[in-house]
Amino acid sequence: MKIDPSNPADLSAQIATAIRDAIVGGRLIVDQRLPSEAELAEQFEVSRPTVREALKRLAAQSLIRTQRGATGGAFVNRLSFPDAYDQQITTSTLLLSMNAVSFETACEARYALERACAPLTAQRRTADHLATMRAEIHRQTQPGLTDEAFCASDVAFHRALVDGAGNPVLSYQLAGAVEAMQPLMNMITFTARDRARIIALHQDIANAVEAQDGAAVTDGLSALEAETQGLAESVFAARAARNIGKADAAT
Amino acid sequence: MKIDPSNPADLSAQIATAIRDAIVGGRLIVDQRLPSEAELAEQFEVSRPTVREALKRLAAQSLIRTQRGATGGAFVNRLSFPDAYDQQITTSTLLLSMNAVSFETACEARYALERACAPLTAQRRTADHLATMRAEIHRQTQPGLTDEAFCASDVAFHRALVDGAGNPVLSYQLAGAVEAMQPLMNMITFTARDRARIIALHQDIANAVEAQDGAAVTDGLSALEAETQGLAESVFAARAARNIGKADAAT
DNA sequence: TGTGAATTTAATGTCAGACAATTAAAGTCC
DNA sequence: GGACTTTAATTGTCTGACATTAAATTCACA
Repeated sequence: MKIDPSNPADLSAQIATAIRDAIVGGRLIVDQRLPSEAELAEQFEVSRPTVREALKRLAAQSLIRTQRGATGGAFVNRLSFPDAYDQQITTSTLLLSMNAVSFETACEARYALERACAPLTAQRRTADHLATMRAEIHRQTQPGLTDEAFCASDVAFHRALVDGAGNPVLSYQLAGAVEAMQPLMNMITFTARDRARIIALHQDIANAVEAQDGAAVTDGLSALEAETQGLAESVFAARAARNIGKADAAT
Repeated sequence: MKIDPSNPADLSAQIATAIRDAIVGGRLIVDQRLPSEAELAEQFEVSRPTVREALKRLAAQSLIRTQRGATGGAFVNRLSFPDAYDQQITTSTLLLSMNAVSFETACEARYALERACAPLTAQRRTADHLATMRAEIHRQTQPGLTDEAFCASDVAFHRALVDGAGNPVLSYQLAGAVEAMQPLMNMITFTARDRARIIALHQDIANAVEAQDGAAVTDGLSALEAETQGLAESVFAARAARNIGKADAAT
């Protein structure tokens, strides 16, 4: 493993890439110990701080973990599902917040993906998933619930739906789509009537899941999507009208 | 922004988290310049190398970019869709390769997600997407194509299908699912007859997309999933049998 | 006065060497 | 043999320096 000192890119970035390639390419396997920082510095012919910057880059992606002490060092990390969830959620959230993605587009993607789980969830859901969904619906009916708490419960409900498919890869992929929507959903204020309609649709979906009726779950999700889109549209329209009013007043 | 020096976690990790939270929380906005490394070191009461390690962590996640020179510094980076694609693909690939995820589970997730795009793609596909799909099918018919090239073309075909939905968020989410499957697919050797069957199914799907028949696209994907699962099953069964044979011979 | 080259300046990138903190293993004493 | 101490290896952090880069400024010259 060598690097090109004439390359204009940072040495630490080059080293990180070289090690990352070795991990992805299978030349470094899970739990294998990397050479010590001093040895790496010698191998790559750079100083220890430069090696350390490279290792921190890899640590940020959960590709390695470090341990201090005599038998310590940097070890290739097994990327766990929870780690992957977190990265997925952070990336998705930032992507939506930084790229002027419309509510409509994000919402469409989210419900399209959730419908992908519907048949599997209907087939495989356990009593646990069902109980979680019912519990979240009950929470949503509580008066005095803040909008944030309502949204959080909504996310929990949908995660139970997704997890019901019993496919961890699917759960991982969907985590980003569902959680990243939350900040967008939080921009909406729900009236009591809005909540009632959403809760009714959640009931429909939970019933369909209990009855193991995949088509009904799909339909329920579509209805919920339509409801959400309509709600968002009216909220954003009202907000736009208010802004125009303000602009007029300012002139 | 302060950190806790008594915290056992690395100072650089704490600093990275503090800045990341500021970005995610909107207190640092896109293209905003962070204080210089020296200033950050002073603010957090640590040395410059420690600050640098923190910044490298953030750079590894594409949260910031750095520029040298007089007006240089670290700037909050707009997370672009291509950046997010890359991270998504790397994470998904590693997740599958490091966690003994069965081919069956990964394949099921992939096709479930792709079916989520089917109705949208049928509705919105442009001539471009259709042309790409046809071109990839044609490439797949070429004799002498290596298994790797065949798989790569398969991925390109499916990406066109996904992009046809015209929803960038969906494309981003699916990129991981489709691309991460490629290493698993590459473990399979395709006989001429296998390829013919897959190509025929691709034809069916392309025709359904052209006819804007969402249900037919969905069915085509389901048929392709069944074909792929069957193929993988026979390959793995044959491999297992061979290994048992070897083990017997060794005794 | 305008323009282009030279200089200055402020920032990141890299290095060397040192010390602190941590941890497992080896050694020692009872 | 077990509990305690010492040792060694490794990461974490600091200090100070120099190299490199690129924009802003200055200055000479037409």
